[in-house]
Formats: sequence, C-alpha cells, structure tokens
Amino acid sequence: MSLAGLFPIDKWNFKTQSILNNLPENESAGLLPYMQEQRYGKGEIIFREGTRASGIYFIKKGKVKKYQVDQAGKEQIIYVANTGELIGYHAILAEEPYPDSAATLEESFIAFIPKENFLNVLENSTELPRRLLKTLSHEFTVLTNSISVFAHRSVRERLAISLIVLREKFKAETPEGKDIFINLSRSDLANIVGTGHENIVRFLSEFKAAGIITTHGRKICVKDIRQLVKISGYGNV
Amino acid sequence: MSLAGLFPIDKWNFKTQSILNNLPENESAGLLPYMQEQRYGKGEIIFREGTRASGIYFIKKGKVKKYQVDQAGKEQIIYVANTGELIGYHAILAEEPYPDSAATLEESFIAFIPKENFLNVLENSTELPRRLLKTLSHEFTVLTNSISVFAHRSVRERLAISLIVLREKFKAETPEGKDIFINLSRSDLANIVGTGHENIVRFLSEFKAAGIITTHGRKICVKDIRQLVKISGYGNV
DNA sequence: TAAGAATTGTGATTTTTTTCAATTTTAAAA
DNA sequence: TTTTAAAATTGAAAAAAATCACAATTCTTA
Repeated sequence: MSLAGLFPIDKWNFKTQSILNNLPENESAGLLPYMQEQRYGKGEIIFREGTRASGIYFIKKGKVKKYQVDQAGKEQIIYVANTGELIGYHAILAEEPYPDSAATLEESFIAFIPKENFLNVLENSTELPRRLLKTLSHEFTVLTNSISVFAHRSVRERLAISLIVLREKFKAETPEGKDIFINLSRSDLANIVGTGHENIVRFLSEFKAAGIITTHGRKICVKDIRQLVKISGYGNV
Repeated sequence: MSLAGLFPIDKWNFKTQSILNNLPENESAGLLPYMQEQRYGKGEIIFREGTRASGIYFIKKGKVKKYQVDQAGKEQIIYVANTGELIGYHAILAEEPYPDSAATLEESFIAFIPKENFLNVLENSTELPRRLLKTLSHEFTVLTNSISVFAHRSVRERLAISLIVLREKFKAETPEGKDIFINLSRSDLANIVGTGHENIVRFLSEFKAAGIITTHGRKICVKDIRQLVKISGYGNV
C-alpha cells in the first residue's frame, strides 16, 4: 500500500533526485574518473564531526547514519542516508568542519570524490549547483520537520514515525512482495528516536502485543502500517 | 564579554554574511529595483506554511519568527531571523510550498522580491548561488544542532541556551554599554524552547532568584551569562 | 476610566520519561 | 562447542515535564 495522503514521507527524506545521476556529460566527466569506490564494514566511521572535509561520498550501496555526539556522550542520529545518496557536501560548501559524523549501518560500498574535483565541477557546472540548491532547500524542510517532532511529540509517537520512515528505507532493497525487515540495533533505533534503548524495547513490545509489528531477532517487520500512522499522529488529521 | 570559546553561538545563527549585500553591481541591478519595502506590525504573518511561494523577503529592520504549527495546534519556532537576513528562499529553491510560516516578533520593515526576479538573477549570477549554497549548508549545521539539543537536553538547559542566543540577537539593536533586553512574550519563548509557558515562567523565576537574570515587565536582562553558559551544558566541557 | 481580554505567574496533580539494576537472549570468538 | 562479550529485555524507582485550575497582572479599547 502507498503512504501517499496518509503520511508525509517526503518530509522525512533528503533525496528527491540523485544529485550526480544524469549530469551533462561534460560535467560528470570531471567527477567519474576521480571516484574511488571502497567497501565499508558494518559500523565503520566514514567521517567525524568537527574534522576538516577532504571530499564528498557517494553511497553506491548501503546505509549510513549521520549523527552527532553531545558533551554527555549521547549520540543523536540526524538522518539515515540510503543507497544513491550523497553525503559530506555540507562541510565543503559551508567551508566549515563536518557538522556531523557518518558511519555505516550495514556493509556499504561508497565512492569518495576529492574536494578539489567536486569544487572544480561545481564552478563550471550550471546543473550541479541547481541540484544542490534544490536538495539543500528540501533538507531544510526535513530538518525543520524533525525539530517540530522532537520538540512536541512523545517517544511513542516518534518511534511510530521512525518505523514508518525506516520501513521505506529498507523497502528499496526488498524484493517485491516479500516482507520488509527493518534491521537495526535497538541502540541505533533509540538514537534515531532520541531516547534510551530501554524505552524502545518497551514500546516495541507494546506494538508487538497489539499486532502492529513482528520481530525476528532484532529485525522488525511492520504488519499494520495504518495503525502505526495513527499512532504517529499523522493519520487522523 | 565575548562568547567565543565558551558557547558555540555560530551553531545557532543562519547568517554568516548577508546574502544580498555587496553583490556585483550587474547582479544586484536585477534585484534592487524590484524590492518593495513594507511595514509589518508586531505579530503580522508574512507567509504561511504549505502555501505557494511568490517571492523572497529581506528583513531591512526587525525580527521574524519562522515556525511550524503541528496537528495539535502547537507552534514550534524553528528560528528567529534578525535584521539583514533573507527569508522565504527555501520554498522557491526546493520548488515546494513554504516549509514553515513566518511572522514578525516586533514592528519590522521588510522588502519583498518577486520570485521571477530572484530566479532571474540566480540564473545569471555566479556569486549568488555560491552564497546561497554556503548559507544553506551552514543552516544544516544549525538545524542539526537544534535536533540534538531538542532530543537530549532538558527544558532548563534549552531555556538557558535560548536566552544566550536571543541575547545576541537583541544585542544588535542595543547601544554599546547599555543593558540588553530580550523582549518576547512568554509564549514565544516557550515556543522557541519547545515547552509550555508555565515551565518557562518557572525556570525564569529560578534564574531570577539565582541572580542570573532580571526582569522588567516581560523584558529579560541577562546579568550572569557565564552562569547561563554553565547551565546550558556548554560551559564545563 | 472601567470592563474585558490577554498575558503572566503559581500550585498541585498526572503523565511521561529517564535512570538504575538485573536477567535473558543473542552474537562472536576461542 | 564452549566461553565470553554484547545486545535485548523487564521491572521498579526517581526525575522531569505536561497538564489543569486558577490568581494576579498588564494591556486594550469601549
């Protein structure tokens, strides 16, 4: 079933189109030869908040958490980037250190593009800045939306929202017709929702008891998405 | 005294440089003649979330809250824009409806630039897209930072942070050496911090009793900013 | 000026969330 | 497979925050 009209999934995803795909040939020619693909094991750090940015990263396959760690050592996941998304460009465009850290949530294949090549193409491109402006502006919508949710919604609601959003992300790699499994540690889930892992477990138990989800080990399968939408607070508007 | 080294004030402000100031003459020539300045009374709405964007707004003088209202009717202020800042460009660049609403917090003078003129200059400019990319990327830092804070910090900490940030915003219009007064309704303050006005009042009383602030009617004067920084959680790292 | 409305402030109660302490289960390594 | 470590789960207590009810003050405006 589609979420269209039920849940504003677009307000939770950065990606509208792929930034690098189908660039005019003369522009992609400045990038493709310099892309160095690399395999990252699960949980590997790609870059660290506060460090100098040396390039951007294109996720060819995999999932990456973008997160900040506060002074108390608590991790907050800002966004989960999926296959096809570009990361690391904020630091370079803002001429600032990385505003957040990035680490893989599963085995991933990621291509690195050195800063110089990226900036060089950006200088001489008309399409790339346009796409970046569009993407960055849409990201504003997403982050703004997140702030409202963190400021006002309960943990239970936020978990429901997160499950809906994550389901979409894990949907991409699931064969048509098969069950979609959200495969994340409880801690990662807690750091997305912004609470402790104990609370996550509690509400997952509740959802399980209500028949909304099933769990298979750590993997979560959403069985009644309408119910989740309802809990999320978006359903009954 | 300076906040440098004590508190990351840059992580709370969008503005790094003015986007429109000192543009090359041939570029500003496409904007300035079309700018229509208008006076807004306190509390007037400039644009509404979800509506079609017809242009951008330049705050010549005044303060504007950017906010979202959730399905329960609760308002969350995402950002307070000050004199010299540009608003409304996200919607146009993302080709989406306004992601948030904007309303004045005090009497303001704001110039409107029609979408067509803005896009026209953007097409033919090299400097404007560069500045917008930089500003938007920096905004990512700011919003990302806000998310972490909303997700993990207590109301008391968030109020302390907000007072430090707001003090900087009200500083701009305060003559050198004079006391800086934060002049906001308790509700607006509550909607910045993300709580009810009762909680704001309670913590303000506490801060007052501790000699950290004084109040003069609704106006708040910060007397001991070091103490505020300490409460904010940034001081003792 | 007085009436009414809006804002500010206080107290008490309820709900939510966090934290602490264990136990069970699962995953990883020898 | 056994051992060990890590992750998931449950329960109870403490702390934080939201909510409700209402009083006091300030602001509007008739």
